[in-house]
Amino acid sequence: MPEAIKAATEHRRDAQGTRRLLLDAASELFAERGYERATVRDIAARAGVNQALLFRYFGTKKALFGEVMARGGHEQLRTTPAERLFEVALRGMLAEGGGPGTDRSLEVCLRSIGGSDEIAEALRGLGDEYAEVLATLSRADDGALRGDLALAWLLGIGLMRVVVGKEPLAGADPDTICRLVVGALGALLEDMPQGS
Amino acid sequence: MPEAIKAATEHRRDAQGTRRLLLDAASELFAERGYERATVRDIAARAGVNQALLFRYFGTKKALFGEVMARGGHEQLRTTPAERLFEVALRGMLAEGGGPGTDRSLEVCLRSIGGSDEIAEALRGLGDEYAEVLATLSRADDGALRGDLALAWLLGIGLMRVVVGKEPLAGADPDTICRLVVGALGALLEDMPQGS
DNA sequence: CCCTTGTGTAAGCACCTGCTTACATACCGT
DNA sequence: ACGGTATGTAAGCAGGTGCTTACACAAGGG
Repeated sequence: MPEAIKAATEHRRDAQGTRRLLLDAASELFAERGYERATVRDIAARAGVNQALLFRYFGTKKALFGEVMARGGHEQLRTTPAERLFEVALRGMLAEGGGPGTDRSLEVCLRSIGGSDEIAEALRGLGDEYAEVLATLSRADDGALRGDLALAWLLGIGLMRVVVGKEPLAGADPDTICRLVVGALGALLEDMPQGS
Repeated sequence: MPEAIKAATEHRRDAQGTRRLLLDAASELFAERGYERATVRDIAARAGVNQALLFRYFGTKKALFGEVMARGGHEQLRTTPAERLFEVALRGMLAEGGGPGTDRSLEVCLRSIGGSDEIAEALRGLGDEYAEVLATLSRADDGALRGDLALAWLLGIGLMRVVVGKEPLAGADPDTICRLVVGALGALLEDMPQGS
């Protein structure tokens, strides 16, 4: 019986495997509850792992959070052309949940903001990468500011929809939202494609 | 010596006075740290009051939060004409801090989101009132959704600026931000005045 | 004057948090 | 086979949280 199968079916001793279990569980719980309200005990329990291992492999809850944030989000940034990034990210946030493989970094951001200053700093990193790409969509000399404003709208929509659950936004059709937002952003980012 | 003066200058026994001291201190700390990270001990300490009184007068930390949220924010809503509400609220958020009398409800919202589901529900109340007014600025039949989107942008900008501190947004001139945002919103809310 | 009532105070309770330690056990090179 | 090491486990520690309780004291009326 190969190692991989054994590790998946029963509790074998596999450091890399349990590390990944912890990362997956942490990613889910951070997205659902935010940094503060996701306790190390809950994360270890969802991973089906003793909580002491969490500290053996990551040292600190904050370090675990850092690894979670570093793991996700970057593929979307690299694989999406700049002029489509806003719409792709917006639709990803509007989809909510999705499969276990989907990137929930932005959701983690939203729910963890306000937790502590170090967390806000970690989030600024991801924000910088997004805003940098969005900034290229404007030829104005304050393109960076315009990119920040677009990103702010993206986060605000996620905030109202996913975290607050404000109606009618929370129940609105993603296509409708996309059309309205992308249309209004045309005044800000001239190189944003208007066709849905 | 009248009671009011005595209460202000020294520690007299004045239930209404200490109640107000607690409300003021709670408003400040909730705005600075959010709901979870503002502890009842810190609130009582800033008010210069024993923490047991906090529970005598409000019963629960959550109830205190409710009173703080109910107290502020509504004047701005009632005294501002609809077509100016967005810009006034945006400028209020961009001002950051301000005098002790300024309304920091939106800041409290931003920093407390993700704290708990009950908090999110309390915030939805304030959001509903703002969005309802903003919805009147569009003659489209999905005006309510457009109002939500405008409010989302408002909150998103506050999030990036006040909580995350993302540059260049955090250091940008409020007038510039207002001009860019209000201009872009013209496509969404037809009755939004474009002149700054 | 004393006694009730409202106000302020100190101490503590029960619980939860991130994190650590001392120990059991499975794996692997020799 | 066996001993050392990597992996998993249970229990607990120190500190912080919201909240409660038992008590001290001022004020006002009889």
